[in-house]
Amino acid sequence: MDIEQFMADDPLLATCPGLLEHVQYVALRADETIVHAGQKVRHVFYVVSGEVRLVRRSRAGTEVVLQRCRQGFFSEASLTVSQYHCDVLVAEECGLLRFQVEPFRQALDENNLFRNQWMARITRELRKVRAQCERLSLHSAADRIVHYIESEGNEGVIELVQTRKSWALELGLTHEALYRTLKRLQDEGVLAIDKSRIHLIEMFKK
Amino acid sequence: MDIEQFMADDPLLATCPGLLEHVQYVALRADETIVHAGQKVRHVFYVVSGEVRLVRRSRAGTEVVLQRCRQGFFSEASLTVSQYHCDVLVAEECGLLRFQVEPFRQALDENNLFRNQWMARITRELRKVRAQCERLSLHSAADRIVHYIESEGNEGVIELVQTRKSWALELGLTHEALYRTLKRLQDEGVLAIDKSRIHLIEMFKK
DNA sequence: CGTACTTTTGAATCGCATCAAATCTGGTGG
DNA sequence: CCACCAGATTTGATGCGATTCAAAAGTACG
Repeated sequence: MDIEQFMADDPLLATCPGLLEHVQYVALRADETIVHAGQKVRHVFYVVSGEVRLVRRSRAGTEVVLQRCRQGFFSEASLTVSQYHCDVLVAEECGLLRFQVEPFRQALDENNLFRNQWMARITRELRKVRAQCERLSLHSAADRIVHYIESEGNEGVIELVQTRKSWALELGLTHEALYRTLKRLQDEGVLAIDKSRIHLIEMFKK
Repeated sequence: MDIEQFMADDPLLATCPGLLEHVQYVALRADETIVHAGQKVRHVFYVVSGEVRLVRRSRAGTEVVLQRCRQGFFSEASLTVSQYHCDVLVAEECGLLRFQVEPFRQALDENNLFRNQWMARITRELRKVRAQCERLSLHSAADRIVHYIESEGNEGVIELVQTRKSWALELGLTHEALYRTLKRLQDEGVLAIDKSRIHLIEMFKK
């Protein structure tokens, strides 16, 4: 893992090369725990590969997933608090960048460019996640697919950069339901599908 | 609407009284359009009452909701871009605070306290919305209810500050499904319900 | 060339949405 | 104080669509 190269390629991290001195690459195996709820915040993390999950466990033994993350920063809120609020564990063997929190906070305070990039990134993320919430509130598979193309695509065209199986997961559907609905919409002339390129035809008002 | 009092009561807005000179209260009726996609960003908005919706319309005539907002800031991303990216319309007669964007940006740049509060608020919002996404990905009504109590409540107890009907909406369920599932969980001894106070008993591991 | 994973199809089941309607509730005005 | 109304709450019946389980076919990769 060439951290220097990686940071140079990321528009946010590139604005603060000084952080290079306060970051490590760590490789973790499935089921390892990265942070425990209640621990003092020492690092902020960036997922390079694999998957981590933020989970809250109750004394009653139930466990709820608060976030799954496969790429980018997670737990951004740890920058503004002193303790972690949930456990983070490795769902799938992963590689992380681990930044020391104090230099990171200091960089946000002092480096205007870095800070603006950071704020732009989290507000963009917020917009995206809110759209996903609205999408998941739709009850039918077809509606979610159309919503996805309208909100994530350009001019009714989406280029999928993931497998359909993982897309199904993102849509809150089983992969079977997604496959079947895609086929139906294609048969009905609502979608034109060419490999990973999906075109929304839909010429009728709701 | 006593804007001054309102801002003094909000921990974020209270840190920047100077904004008082650049904010107006506006009352709008249902179906009015607040901003159009493509317009230059002139204001950031804060919902005091009612409901607004951010929607994206396609030329094909479909319309998807990107965000519903009943309280607080929406479209925070407009601070970091020059044009609005979607339409915003009034879903339910509402009252808004309308801040001029430039003084707002300037305050974020220059007022450290205000900026830190702002970042804390959007990261908190991000955490909350992500948890809601995970919740909406759950397929059963019971799972969503338990997830809600675990993630939004304290120690397995939640005090609802909304009607069950609107809670159902938030959970992505019909109100009928919510009522029925609450009753069933109560009968099964999983929940103890006293008015708006709901206690999660659940003493078994999944 | 074999293995792991995705894609695809089938059949059965179940839970939620939907439509309908009755009851309860808080708030308003007479 | 009561009549009334809008909205929330609750219960019932029905149907659809997504899940679930199962299995086959296709694909990528070492």
